[in-house]
Amino acid sequence: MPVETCVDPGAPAAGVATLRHTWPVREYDLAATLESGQVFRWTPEDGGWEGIVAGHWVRLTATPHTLTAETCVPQTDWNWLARWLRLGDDLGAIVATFPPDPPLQEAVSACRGLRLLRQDPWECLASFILSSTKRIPHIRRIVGTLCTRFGRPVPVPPGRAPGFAFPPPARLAGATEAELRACGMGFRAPYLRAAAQAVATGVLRLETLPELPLATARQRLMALPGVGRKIADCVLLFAAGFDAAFPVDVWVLRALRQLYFPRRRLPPRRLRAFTETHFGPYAGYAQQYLFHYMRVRLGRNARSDPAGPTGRSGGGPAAGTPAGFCPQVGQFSR
DNA sequence: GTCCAGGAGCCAT
DNA sequence: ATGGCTCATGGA
Repeated sequence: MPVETCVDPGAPAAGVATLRHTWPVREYDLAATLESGQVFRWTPEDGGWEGIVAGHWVRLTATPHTLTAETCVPQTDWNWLARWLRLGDDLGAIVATFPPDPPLQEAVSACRGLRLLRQDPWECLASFILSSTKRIPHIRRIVGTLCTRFGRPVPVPPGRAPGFAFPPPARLAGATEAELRACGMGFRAPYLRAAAQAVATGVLRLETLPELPLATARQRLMALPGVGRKIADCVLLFAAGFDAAFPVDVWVLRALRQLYFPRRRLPPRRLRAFTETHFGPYAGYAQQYLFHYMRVRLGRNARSDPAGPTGRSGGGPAAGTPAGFCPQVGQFSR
């Protein structure tokens, strides 16, 4: 679906550089999108959100029906940002492809307007290599330190903290493991360095991933040390255009066990088979709704495991599976 | 102190 | 194929 641009009534003619641009949007929850664990470099500021995209400082503000971007370097073309924001997505059409099961419908209702972004593949790969067994605030700090120490300074408006681009592969490939560890990333340092070297030397060509079949693209990523199924799927979904990729982390695993199979003990293999057949062509979008729903609505209550020795989960308002719901089990009973 | 985090690699069954 | 154990680090 083509991305609409320049429909702001007061927008200048094409070719004129501006510092601000407004798009009309429907159902775009900017805060939920930027806080849902896809990206790690955005901070709320003065009622908007500020971050760095493609080496540009960007401030985003939202109203119920518009999204406005500001930069501090005049832009003649805003399509790079529209693409990053995935403004061309028809969210209603995407949600319409979801299976009508109660858990997913509840998650969609609770997180209306949550979107996926289309990130730079290298930043995404590097960030998720740093994400393993880390909480999101800590990932944000490690990535921030990495950018401060290795990234190119970028122009920011007066009064703002200094901004830095995400460091390119060649820059990190040339860093020592000790320098990387000093950013707080621990045992992930050699993984990040190896990935930077693979991309910088052309052994791994991230720009070609979108042209490959999903399984092939996944194999290329998983060839890197420190990159397994989950991190590979994050890159495929968040940066390479594979909307069917379905990263399974501890939260999504919890969602699957508690919301879909509350009184069974399915091994991860069976659960993965379920995710590959149940959620449809936008499975990755569905995954993002389940992930965010588990985090913001259930929070701490989600940690008890109904299938484990602790018994029933705690009494959050939406903590229970709708009574009597049983997903189609025939398709994976073999 | 103990547990856990948007995991993955290694080794023993 | 599957189940433990370990790898840093910091916050609750």
